[in-house]
Amino acid sequence: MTSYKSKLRVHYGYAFEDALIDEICLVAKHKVIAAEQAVINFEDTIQYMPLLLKGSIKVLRVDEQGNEVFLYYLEKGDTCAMSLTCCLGNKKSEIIALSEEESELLLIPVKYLNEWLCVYTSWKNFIFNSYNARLEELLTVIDSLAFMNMDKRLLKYLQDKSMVLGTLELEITHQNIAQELNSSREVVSRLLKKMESKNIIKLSRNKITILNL
DNA sequence: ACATTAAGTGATT
DNA sequence: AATCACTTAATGT
Repeated sequence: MTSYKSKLRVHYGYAFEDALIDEICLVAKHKVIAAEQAVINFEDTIQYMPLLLKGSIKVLRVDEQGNEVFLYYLEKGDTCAMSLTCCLGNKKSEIIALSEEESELLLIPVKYLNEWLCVYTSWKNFIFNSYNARLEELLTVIDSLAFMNMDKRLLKYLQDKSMVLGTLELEITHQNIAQELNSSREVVSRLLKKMESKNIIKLSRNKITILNL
């Protein structure tokens, strides 16, 4: 039997009934993504809906000038709400997605999305909940953008990253962070410095160590 | 020792 | 908070 079926059970079993899990295994493509790979590029046409089995995917909003804003992480048990809108509307992707670590996912061809909505209640609930969770998440992003709460955004960024990668040692430059938050290096450096003086983090070159969040 | 790149800082808008 | 101009520190060759 398929090797990923058990993983599917572990991470999605709470949501999906057995029959659905069986069906997913029949039609899904299994894919392993190396660290630091683009999973979805801007204006890609999405033909599959992903279910994450292992690792994490970072989702960013970008514009034509290459400005980007970090939106959220996808983790095991998640799916991408963006892919749903894209798939159902047959639109091009408004976001980009990157793997930060080696990740594993199942790709479900678009055509099943609709079918399953009618057949499986658990699927309908899952989709609905995913949408909901993502929308909530985006609202908090909007809040912090609207009120220019860089300090809170930065804190959340570090928390998320540490959580998702399962480490307190983040290897990243201030410049990089600034890019993802669409801010400037100096601002990020200054805020980090403040956090360091409060013993929240420890700074070193190319590295931020988290002490107490 | 030197060049390169990351990070720190003050002033200005 | 962003930008500029400049300094200082860390790291690779």
